[in-house]
Amino acid sequence: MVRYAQEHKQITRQRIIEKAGQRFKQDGIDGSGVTTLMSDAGLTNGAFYAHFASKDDLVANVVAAELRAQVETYDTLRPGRQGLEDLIREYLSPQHRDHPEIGCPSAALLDEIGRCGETTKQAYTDGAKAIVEEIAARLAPEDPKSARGKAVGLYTMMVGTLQLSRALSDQSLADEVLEQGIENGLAFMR
Amino acid sequence: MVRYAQEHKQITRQRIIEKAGQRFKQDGIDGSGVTTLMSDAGLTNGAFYAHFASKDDLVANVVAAELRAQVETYDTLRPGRQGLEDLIREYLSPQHRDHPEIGCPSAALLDEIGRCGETTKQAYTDGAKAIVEEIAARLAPEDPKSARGKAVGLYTMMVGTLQLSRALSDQSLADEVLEQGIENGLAFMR
DNA sequence: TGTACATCAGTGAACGCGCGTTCACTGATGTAC
DNA sequence: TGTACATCAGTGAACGCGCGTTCACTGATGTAC
Repeated sequence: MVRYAQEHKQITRQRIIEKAGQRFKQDGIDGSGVTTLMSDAGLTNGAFYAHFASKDDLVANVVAAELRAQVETYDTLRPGRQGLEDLIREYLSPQHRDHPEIGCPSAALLDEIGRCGETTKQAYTDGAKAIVEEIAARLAPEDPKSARGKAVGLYTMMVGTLQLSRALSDQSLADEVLEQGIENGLAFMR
Repeated sequence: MVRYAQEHKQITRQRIIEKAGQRFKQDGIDGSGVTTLMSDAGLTNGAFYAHFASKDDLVANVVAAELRAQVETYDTLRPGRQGLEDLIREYLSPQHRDHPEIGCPSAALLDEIGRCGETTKQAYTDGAKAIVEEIAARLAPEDPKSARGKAVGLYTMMVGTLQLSRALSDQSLADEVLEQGIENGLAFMR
């Protein structure tokens, strides 16, 4: 019955999604063509539609996977507020700014996601909720709900700061913005 | 010598830039074709290159004009901290979220600007500096420089919040995020 | 163990379309007499 | 005041190219005997 290893096609599909995530974050969603995406995954364009119904379908799956991956990185942090401080410093680092392809999908794509269809926005919404909850739980372990508002503020500030730093042509100003972002982030924790 | 009114071509150029700003903010830069942009301005595609050297050239001019216009709106606000509070409430309003085409260029385009060439980033950098100075001057009229860091934090938080609100598929959650953004914005003023 | 076969993941050429850009041209304008 | 003319902003068709998508096919796979 099973001609190929059962998971073969699933693995390929996951590889397409993962590589597409990197490409989207580097060149934008509109800026990445199906032929490029498939070649990134070591395949040719024709195979795309054996895996996805459309480019939009891929985009929704990529957004879901990217946010799931983001949430998973929170588990690798030190517990509680210390981990949150580490996160702020890593997020607002020059390395993160200079490597969008392996970085935060919100920083790289958030305004473009706002122009996507409902399916993609739904995938983003689910992931964003989980991230805010993670941050809130670290801000106020005893009462996470009370910290939801602060958590949203901290997250949007970090996303906006990284985007701003990437859009500045003046290197030293861009570095300064990251430093100020860290200070502002730590202020959210107080 | 002068066949047409001296300013005729300049006026047309300004109309192209202004309409392109709206189109970019609505559909993205990559999402807006030259033919559409010219038709928005009531012209045909061929005339484009009598006004701009390339689409990139237009983009840089649009970004410069959009940020200049943003700074100008700051002059219409009430003076000092009151005006800043008004700004926060208007910026983080459902109307602003639902009309990106007449709204803030950073909220609509910041991650895409980060992927643009140096000329566009330079135009953005100049405008962003002016905006941060405006905010800082209102946060601490007696010593604006000391408030630069806070001003950057407030601005990036507002930009990130509006982008997030636009990307959420859940209306009531999107509204909630705006409310929390206002609270977080007012906290920056304390 | 060796061969014929059914499966199906992946190939690669092609579809119509819109992209950014070029260019020969049109036709409204204000000027000159 | 009326007509011929030079100017030049704008037209619209065309360029090659990459887009998202379709499809007839190839060829490696594991199965059956």
